[in-house]
Amino acid sequence: MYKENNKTITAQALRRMPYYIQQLRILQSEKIETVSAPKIAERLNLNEVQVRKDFAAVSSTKGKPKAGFSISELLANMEELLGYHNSDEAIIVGAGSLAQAIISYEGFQNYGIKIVTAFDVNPQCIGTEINGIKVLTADKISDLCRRMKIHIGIITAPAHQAQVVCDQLVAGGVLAIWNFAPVHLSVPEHILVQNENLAASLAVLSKQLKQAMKKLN
Amino acid sequence: MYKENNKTITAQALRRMPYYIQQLRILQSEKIETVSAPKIAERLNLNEVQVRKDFAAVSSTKGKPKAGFSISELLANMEELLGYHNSDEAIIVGAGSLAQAIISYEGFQNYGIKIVTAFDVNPQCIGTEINGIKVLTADKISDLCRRMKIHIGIITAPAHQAQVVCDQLVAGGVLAIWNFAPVHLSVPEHILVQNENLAASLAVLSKQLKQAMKKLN
DNA sequence: TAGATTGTTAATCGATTAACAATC
DNA sequence: TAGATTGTTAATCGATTAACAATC
Repeated sequence: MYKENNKTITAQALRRMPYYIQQLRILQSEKIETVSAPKIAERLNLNEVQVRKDFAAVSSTKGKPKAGFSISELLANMEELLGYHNSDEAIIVGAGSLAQAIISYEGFQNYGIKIVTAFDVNPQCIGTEINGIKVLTADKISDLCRRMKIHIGIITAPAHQAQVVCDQLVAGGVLAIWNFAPVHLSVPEHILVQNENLAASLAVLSKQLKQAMKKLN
Repeated sequence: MYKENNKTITAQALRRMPYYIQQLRILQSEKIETVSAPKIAERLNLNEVQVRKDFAAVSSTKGKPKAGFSISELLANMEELLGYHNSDEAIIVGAGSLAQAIISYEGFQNYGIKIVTAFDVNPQCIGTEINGIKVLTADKISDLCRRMKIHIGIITAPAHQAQVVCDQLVAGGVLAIWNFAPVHLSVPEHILVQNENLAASLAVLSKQLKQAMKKLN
C-alpha cells in the first residue's frame, strides 16, 4: 500500500487506474466535464463503492454530491499518480519479438517508463535498432545500468537465461524488474519484481473455459 | 473456484501451478523423486501451508508424512489439470509483433492452447505466415470461428479496434477471450475475459518503485 | 423540496497464515 | 523413538460490498 497526500492506494486500485483513465478520456472527448462514480462503475462492470473509494483516494479535491467528480481533475491526478509525464528510464534484455512488442506497445513513453537501450546475446542483432532503440551486447548490462543510473529492468529473455540476466541487472543497481520469463526469480529482499507470466494467465483462462463448457453440457 | 476430483482450486492457486511445474522439473532433472511442501515453498518464497494446500488440491494421492510428495505424480496431475496435453484451439487477431511474440512464446503448444490462425486488417500482412500460422483477413473472423468451433480468441489488436474484434469473436461463438489491448471489453455475461493489461502492471511497478525510492532518501 | 451522489463506518467474503494433532 | 512432514481447523488479514447519514 502506498501513500499519496495522506491517502492510501492499494496495488489492486492502481491496476484499475488505467481503465479509469481510458473511460475518462472517452467522456472528455465527448466534451463532458463531470462524472459520477456509479456511471464509471457501470461502464467498467465494477462496484460503485469501489470506484468512489478509488476516486476519493486519488482526487485532490472532493467529489460533489449530485454532480460527481471533475473529469479533467481526475485525469490530471491519475496521470500524475502513475507518473505518465515524468517517465523513469528502463532497459530491456532479450531483443526478440516480445521486446519489440513492448517497445512499440501503444507508445509506452506515455505509461511512465522510457526504454533507452536493449540488450541481447545474439551477435546477429547486436548493433541493430528496434524502433530507434539500439541493441547492445549483454555483457554491458551491469555497466550501463550503473553509469546511467537505470532503475527498471525488463526481462524478455528466454526462461533459461532469466536468472542470469536478473543477477546482472541487480548487480547494475536496478531496483525494479519487470519479468516476462515464465520462471521464478531469486532476488535480494529490497528488489521489486513484477511478474508477467503468460503461462499463468493462460492456465486460469483455459481451466475456467473447461469448467464453463462442462456446465453447458 | 473450480472443482476437480471433489477438490477446489482457486484462480490464484492456478496461477501458482506453472511455477510449481518449473521447480518440479528442475528437481526431476536432478533425479530426485520426492519433495516436501516446505522445500518448494522455500524455493519460491511462498508460505509452506499454502504450497501444501495447493499440492493436496491437485494431487491424486496423499502426501506421505516425513517423505513428502512424488514429483512425477505431482507433475502429471498439474499438467493434466492445466490441459498441457490436450490443447484447445485458438485464433489470434492483430498480427503485429505482440502476436508474433505470443505465437513463438516458448512453444505455447505446451501450455494448453494451439493457435491455428491469425487475422489482421492490414492488406500487407494478409496471406503471409507467422511461424507457420497463416494470416487471414479480419472479415472472416466470425465465419472461421464458427466453422472450426474455436473457443478461444486472443486480441492483440490496437486499443481502438479491440471492442470491434471482441464483438466479432463473440458473434463467432468464442467463449473465452484473452485480451492484450489496454481497454475494458463489454461482453455478454457468459463470455470469459482474461485481461493482460501491461499498462496496469506497469502502473503498479512504477508506483512501487517511486515509493521504495522515497524510503531510501 | 426531492433525489442523486458523496463519504464513511460496519459487515462480508475470500485468501493466507498460524496452530496443532496425526503419522510415517 | 524422535522428528520432519502431512492434513485440517481456527485465526488473521485485506479487499470488496452493504448500509446509511450528510449534502448539493
